[in-house]
Amino acid sequence: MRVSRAKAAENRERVIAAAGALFREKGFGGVSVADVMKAADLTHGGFYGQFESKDDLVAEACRQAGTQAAANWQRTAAVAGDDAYAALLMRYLRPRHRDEPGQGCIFAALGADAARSGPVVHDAFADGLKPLIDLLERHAPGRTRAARRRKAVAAMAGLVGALLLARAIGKSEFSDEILDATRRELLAAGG
Amino acid sequence: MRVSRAKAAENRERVIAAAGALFREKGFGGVSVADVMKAADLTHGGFYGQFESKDDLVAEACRQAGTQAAANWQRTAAVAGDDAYAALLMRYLRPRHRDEPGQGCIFAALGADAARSGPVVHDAFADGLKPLIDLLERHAPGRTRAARRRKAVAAMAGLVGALLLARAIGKSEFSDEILDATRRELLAAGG
DNA sequence: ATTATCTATAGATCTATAGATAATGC
DNA sequence: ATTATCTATAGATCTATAGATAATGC
Repeated sequence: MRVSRAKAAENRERVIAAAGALFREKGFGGVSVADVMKAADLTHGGFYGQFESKDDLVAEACRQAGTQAAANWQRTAAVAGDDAYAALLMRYLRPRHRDEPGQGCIFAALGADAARSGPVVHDAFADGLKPLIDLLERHAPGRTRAARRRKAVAAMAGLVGALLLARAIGKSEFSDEILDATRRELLAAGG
Repeated sequence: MRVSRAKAAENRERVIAAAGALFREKGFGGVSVADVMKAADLTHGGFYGQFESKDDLVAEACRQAGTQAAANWQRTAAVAGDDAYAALLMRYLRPRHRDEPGQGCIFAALGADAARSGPVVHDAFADGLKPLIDLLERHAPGRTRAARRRKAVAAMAGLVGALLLARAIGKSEFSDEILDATRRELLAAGG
């Protein structure tokens, strides 16, 4: 059954969005092409009219999720004004973020999967990471640009690591402690 | 071909060790039972005489890798003496660690896979994480035990996150920067 | 408005590989 | 522990078709 060009383009974006969520929840290998198409209310076979391969979809989904993350972070920073740095850290380290990986950070959810992928995915992740660190740098405490940059990179690492650890050990007091302690420590460091 | 009990037990450990390395390199889903048995110089079918299922092996491999990590960290700390905290951070954030996931940290390599697993794996990861944080806490700077604890948790998060990001974006200047900046920042923080 | 063409999707199918089991051997 | 086998599922390909788009005619 044929659909309009506009509808087809919309379908493609819906497939990419569905893939972005499913991949973050279950990993690249934990999601089949059929799963993604079903989530987008389409059938398996139609996939290969829109995408070259599953790898192609993986790259597209990572790019889309990365772009959306940058937009979300900027919105958070804009709303918070002078408290942007603290607002970004606190928003990231909420228990809710730990409990909803499908809409959350791709680095914590798919960083290891990306590491095992090829250069196309590496580049998608690098391009997604840069704007987040740049934004943190702009609002980080520190006298020199170099100092703020260093703080931004380390903060990003702390955020991603804390979320990853909090998820890896399962919801628990220990898991909450990791989020709380990392938030407090990052805010204390030269804030 | 039947083997002695001692040999069978040794084979079992060899399978677990091979699985630990392969899983860290390719993820739980990226490694088949046949791959693991082949790496241990055994045949596919023999697996089910030693393990209930692949999930069973996953849990065993995570436990073994966690135990080994604790031993490695303690050795590093013992050798370094007063500089144990700095030594642990520097050892973890070496480019070599980024480039050899098979022998490295299970949290950076398999944290997301663990998050998607069941309580048995969650517990294995929690049990593996505790001694590492405790060791960091013992050597972390800070006046009160609570302050050292917080610093240890946040440092652990920073280590894991930096390694994960450095791997996710592929070997590059940016990747090196993440390791360097995180190391400098963690060492500067109240050191 | 009619006709011809083009194409996104459905549905069926193919091949490879996975986890797991059963039969066999020593 | 080996070897052979089973069953399920994965990515990918193929064919047919609904229906949108383009070309033509009045």
